[in-house]
Amino acid sequence: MNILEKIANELDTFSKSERKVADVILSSPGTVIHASIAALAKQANISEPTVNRFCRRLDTKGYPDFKLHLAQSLANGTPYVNRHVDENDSAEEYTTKIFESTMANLELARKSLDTSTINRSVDILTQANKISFFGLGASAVVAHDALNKFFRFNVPVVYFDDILMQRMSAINSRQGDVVVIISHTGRTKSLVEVASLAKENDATVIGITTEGSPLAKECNMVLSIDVAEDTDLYMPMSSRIAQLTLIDILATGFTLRRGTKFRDNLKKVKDSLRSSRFERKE
Amino acid sequence: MNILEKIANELDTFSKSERKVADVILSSPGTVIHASIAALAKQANISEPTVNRFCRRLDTKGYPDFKLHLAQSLANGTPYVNRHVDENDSAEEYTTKIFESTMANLELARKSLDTSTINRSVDILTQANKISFFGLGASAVVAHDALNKFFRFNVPVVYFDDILMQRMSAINSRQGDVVVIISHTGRTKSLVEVASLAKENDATVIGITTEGSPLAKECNMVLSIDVAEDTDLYMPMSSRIAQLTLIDILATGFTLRRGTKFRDNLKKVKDSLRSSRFERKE
DNA sequence: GAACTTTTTGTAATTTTATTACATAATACA
DNA sequence: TGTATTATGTAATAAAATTACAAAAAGTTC
Repeated sequence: MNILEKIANELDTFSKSERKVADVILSSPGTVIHASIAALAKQANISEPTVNRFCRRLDTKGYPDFKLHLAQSLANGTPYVNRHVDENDSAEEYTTKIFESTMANLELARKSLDTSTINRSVDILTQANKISFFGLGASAVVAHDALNKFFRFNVPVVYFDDILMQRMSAINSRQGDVVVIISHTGRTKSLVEVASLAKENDATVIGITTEGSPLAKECNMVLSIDVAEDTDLYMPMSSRIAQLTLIDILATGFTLRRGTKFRDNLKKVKDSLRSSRFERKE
Repeated sequence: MNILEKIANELDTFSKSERKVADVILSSPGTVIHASIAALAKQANISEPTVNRFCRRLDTKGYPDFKLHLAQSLANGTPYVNRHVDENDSAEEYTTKIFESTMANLELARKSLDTSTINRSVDILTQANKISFFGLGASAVVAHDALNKFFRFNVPVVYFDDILMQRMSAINSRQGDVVVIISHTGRTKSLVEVASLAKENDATVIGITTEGSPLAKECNMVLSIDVAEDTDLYMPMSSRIAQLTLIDILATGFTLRRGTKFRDNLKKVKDSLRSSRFERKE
């Protein structure tokens, strides 16, 4: 992967002249990235085409491409990876690990999301007479957040994290209503039932859940997020962050779809909160 | 430092044509590092010298040097840049932008968090007789999430998103109780009052808020998160994700501090949920 | 709103840089 | 030692980037 390591590894497979180039590069890679092929050739006391051939041997397209790889190696990139928190981690260590895992999972979630489904979901939401967000446990938090976001849009919106209320609400739904059900696993019985009830009563059911799950089967539309759930501590962490980001996306799509005039309304909502706050002095 | 961030920051200082180049680069930096100046110019619909001038404006020696910087930025772990959603963005575009902004802000949040304060907060939480989480609006979601997490620890924990309940709870607090108040701005009057009340009644008050805010001044300990809040749509998005990640961190720190035996308890809680779910067939 | 200045942008020429094609040298092997 | 193979360099060519200059656009001033 890292081209500097690669050079070091393959040092003995190089020819005499290639070896000279390798030595120069390894001894001061920082200089090389700013040098032209001529300069490097001169420093290694070999010809320019030899440098070029050296680059190709390392699976790069040529000298400029090689420099690019070198620059990346030098940047000592530590990409975000899902690292599990360890028993003996210090506060600094687990903080870093959790942040990095969260970011790695967001990256995964982004890749797994289908934008055309998002687009259609936004379509449906903008045309809804009433929007309901249901979730339980950790997913209740996501539903709660969705309420906060959509509430500002001046659209009839409700949120329930109580099984009975969810059921009653689902039974009372009608054509034109949209029910968004959030469940990471998609295997929570009561939520699957709620989805089924809502559908029977002609509501459009959007599931934020895992593809192919029992819940997904009951939904008209499924927004599936694949994340490697960190089950170490028996708490769903990353899936919830990804779901919240998805809510942001849906809310954003909603406002964009509703156009400029609509966004003035958001400003009004925001302004109305002003009196409850201490003024910022600046 | 990071040239991608630099471009994103200086976006409004660019001229019309330079802006075009910037947009192309930001939308697919990975492609640009393999493109010639001619290819990039063509893609941005501007002339080659304009690209060159653009590179120089960013304090690079020219286009190849710019590509080097870009390559390093990309390798540096964070290709994520805070980009604002635009009026005419497609679903794909705003999805990408929101994910990337979220990730960029998590990165920022991580840098701004002080691990020694986290460590002390975990100390305080593990020793608490009772933990209360208070928030309003978007921050209520975070408090709600905190409840979900800490509830599993078999510790007396409450959460209120209602001003009156928060006040009453604060007044009834006593030595050994910990009150965690969440507010991005730290300028919500009622929450500042609640903090003050809790402190008067000998509770330890931890604020998840902005440093130096009115709320921060009332707290015994402040966990401050600096994020560039995306106020485009008048909804706090990134701060909330960062706060939730902080809750994850506190909860993780909590379990680690409590030791192995304690974690068995978490498993019990998890197992107790099993009967409410459809079994996974695999 | 016309005349001027400043800034921005593009065209074409030039220079720099990298690559190719070919020739020569070195090495390996029978 | 002669031949095949590989390695390397020279010179030509191609590609890429930069410069110099001119035209266009945007601001300013009266």
